[in-house]
Amino acid sequence: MAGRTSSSKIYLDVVESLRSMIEADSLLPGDKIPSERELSDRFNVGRSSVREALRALELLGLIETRRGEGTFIRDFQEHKLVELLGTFFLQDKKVQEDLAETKRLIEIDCLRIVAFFATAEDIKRLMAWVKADMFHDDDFFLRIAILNRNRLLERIWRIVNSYARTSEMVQGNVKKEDYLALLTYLLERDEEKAIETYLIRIRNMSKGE
Amino acid sequence: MAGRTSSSKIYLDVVESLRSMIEADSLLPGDKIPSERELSDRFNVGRSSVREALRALELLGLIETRRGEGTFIRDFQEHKLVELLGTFFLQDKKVQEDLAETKRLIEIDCLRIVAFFATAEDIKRLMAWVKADMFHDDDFFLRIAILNRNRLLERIWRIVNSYARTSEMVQGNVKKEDYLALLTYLLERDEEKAIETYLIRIRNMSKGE
DNA sequence: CAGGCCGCTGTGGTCTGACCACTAGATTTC
DNA sequence: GAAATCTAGTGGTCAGACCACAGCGGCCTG
Repeated sequence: MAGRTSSSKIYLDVVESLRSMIEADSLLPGDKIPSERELSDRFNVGRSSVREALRALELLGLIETRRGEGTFIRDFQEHKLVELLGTFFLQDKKVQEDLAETKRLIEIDCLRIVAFFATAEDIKRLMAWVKADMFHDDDFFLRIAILNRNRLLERIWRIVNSYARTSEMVQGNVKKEDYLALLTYLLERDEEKAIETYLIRIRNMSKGE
Repeated sequence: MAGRTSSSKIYLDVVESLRSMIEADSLLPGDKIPSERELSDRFNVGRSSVREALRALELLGLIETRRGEGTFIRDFQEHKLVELLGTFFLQDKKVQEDLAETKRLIEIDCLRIVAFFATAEDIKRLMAWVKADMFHDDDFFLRIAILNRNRLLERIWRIVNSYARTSEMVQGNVKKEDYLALLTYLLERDEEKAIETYLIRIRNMSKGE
């Protein structure tokens, strides 16, 4: 009975109990938590209630379960929240425009950060890659998003991009020179020019072949 | 059996099925969804699996259940999930920084859009509101985020903001004059000045008292 | 001794059926 | 007509039963 926190739903109590337990035992990502049956025992609730709590936390990406092995604490970075919200409410028409715009904005933000903080080596490495390989426009910006060391922004970009890709956003042919020009400006820390180059590229793309 | 999406966990299939159902029947916030027993029947899965899916969605704030009445789609805004995650694994320093930075970036993006597209009436209405009421800094930017008519960006802001709020981001005292100055620049379509004002405000806030 | 096979045990995954608590609406009663 | 009552339907919870899978240890075989 311990500390029944007055919330009428058991599974919420379990969530709270788990939180306390994790805190008390200072469990870290990767650590294993007790089995469902033991939790059910320890908290004096049915196993199904424990499972409802665990499933909820799993969908949040806070834990990970492996059949036959157990349940483990997971690194919070990976949470699927945004993704889920996306799959749920992202169906409209107008949303397509918003997607494109948001993608653009985030990419520009990333460019700004990179122009400011990325090391010359990183940028040069990217230039070498541009020269060497064939690639998709997405790949290029994925690398930009990664260079920016803000993991959250990177993650948002990935999500927005994956949705944007399902729509038929024109994939015009952008030439390697354009990318190289952009990178050169980044190397020179010339934020304005870089963004300008980016915007020109956008225009070319939507004009399309 | 329909479209078992190969994910080994039934409850995830149910989540997906629910999503499809909501989309197909174009259910809106406030609408009622079928009872657990009927869903269990319709999807050919046990009721417990349905419940695991529902509990997860509930914790996300996507649905709301009322005992004796049923389960309803919810206008996901103030999901209490936020506090949860906050108390959970959000102590990570790096995550906090990323959150703050991302919030800043998005707010600036919103300012840019508003400076460009918002009508003078909208901005003036906001000025009147600033003058009239007491408000929280979040409220102000919520309104900015809404003015920008990009719903996706607004949604991202809401999420990022709600997470950021759980951390103890200093809530310095920003004066009404600052907000008014910012809005005035927006009214004049002076993007640069507006952002400059915004950044100064940020600095004051973190300097705090 | 080395290598592989086999079965035991523990874990998550799922289903079923049974109650309970509660709500709302129909029904009865005054 | 209004109040009290009953009833069907809904979520909340539990216990118990299987299944599928991973890991471990012991046994057999070469």
